[in-house]
Amino acid sequence: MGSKTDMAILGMLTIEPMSGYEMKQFCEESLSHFWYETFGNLYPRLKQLTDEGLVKGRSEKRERGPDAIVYSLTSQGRARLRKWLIEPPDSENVRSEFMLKFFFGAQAPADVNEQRLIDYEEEQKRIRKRYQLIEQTLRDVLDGHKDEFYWLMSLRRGQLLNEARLRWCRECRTKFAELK
Amino acid sequence: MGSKTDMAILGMLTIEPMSGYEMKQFCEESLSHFWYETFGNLYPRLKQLTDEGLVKGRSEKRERGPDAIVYSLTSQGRARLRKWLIEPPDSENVRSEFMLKFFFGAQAPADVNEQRLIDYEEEQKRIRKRYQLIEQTLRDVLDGHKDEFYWLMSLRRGQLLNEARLRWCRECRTKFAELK
DNA sequence: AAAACCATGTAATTGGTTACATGATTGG
DNA sequence: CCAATCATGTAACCAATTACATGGTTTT
Repeated sequence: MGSKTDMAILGMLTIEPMSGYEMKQFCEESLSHFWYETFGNLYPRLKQLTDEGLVKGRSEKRERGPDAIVYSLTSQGRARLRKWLIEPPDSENVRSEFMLKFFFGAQAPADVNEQRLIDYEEEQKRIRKRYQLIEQTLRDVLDGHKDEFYWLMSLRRGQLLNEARLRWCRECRTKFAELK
Repeated sequence: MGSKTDMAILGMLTIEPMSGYEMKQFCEESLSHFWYETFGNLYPRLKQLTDEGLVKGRSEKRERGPDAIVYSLTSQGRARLRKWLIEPPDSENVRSEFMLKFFFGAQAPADVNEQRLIDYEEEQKRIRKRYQLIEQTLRDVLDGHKDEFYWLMSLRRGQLLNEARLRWCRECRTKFAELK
């Protein structure tokens, strides 16, 4: 079948050949607002994808650090990704623990909820700052790059959602204050 | 330990005693923008929660339709929920297939991406309409209710995020048009 | 009588997490 | 030399999904 993690891997390999370790980093640095991976998932999938002939890996010496297995796409792998990319996505099955706790907030002390909101707002502010940095570096690096449009608009989405969350936090804080 | 689904169940039972079937409906109607459940998950969890003494169920005749097992919270169940509510939430592990496809969009024909965006925008417009309806009914029903603040602000969040997504869609469409 | 809805359940499988284990290399 | 970083892997476990199975009740 091919799990979504498989597709994330194939997608990352369209950018450039990468090791599993680098894929994890790329997720954290560039996909974090809509994707994440763990090593315990990544490495077994890479093995599986190799068996299926969708990627191939070879050990390479690095400028610094130990050797790494650098994977690249096979033509089958590229075809598999393209096929997946034109299929409609499954409906998104959201599960937000944060919102679940918020929704049932009346069952908890108000100050616990308020503090959680403040923490959440701080986190969103950190994210905003990160997006600003990413935006600067991305615009230079990406000029004329094939992925330019999609990457910038992915970032833009992160920023718009981040703004919306911050606005929500501010509104909530105002209302919390009114309750007292 | 207690999965998040367990906590969702306990939370829903603070509103009123409910059957598994009604919990599913409640998720779809009221929690859909941050939570969902399937029967195949709900029923086994309800059994488990009963064994743990956190909920109790008894078969009841309904005004219409077949009998249903209506569950209610035990005092242990209520305590368990309150304990969970004051703990900080785990970090959210997002995985958006839609965004994964978008991010790697350069590997697919532009018109496929554009059409997917249009579909997505339509979906967001439907969601906007739904929120409007919910808002109207909620404001009347909820006046003075213990959950009023948290429910209205949960809805508000859904609306703000929905607005942000719609704005993103419009921006993307404009840029798509510029590319041609 | 059929379709739609109300209602509950289970078994097989999947997809992924967590924790553990190992070891090379680099910088302080 | 020690800590941090780079790098790969596996085994046990888990939560949840999917598909299947059943049957009562209401509406058309």
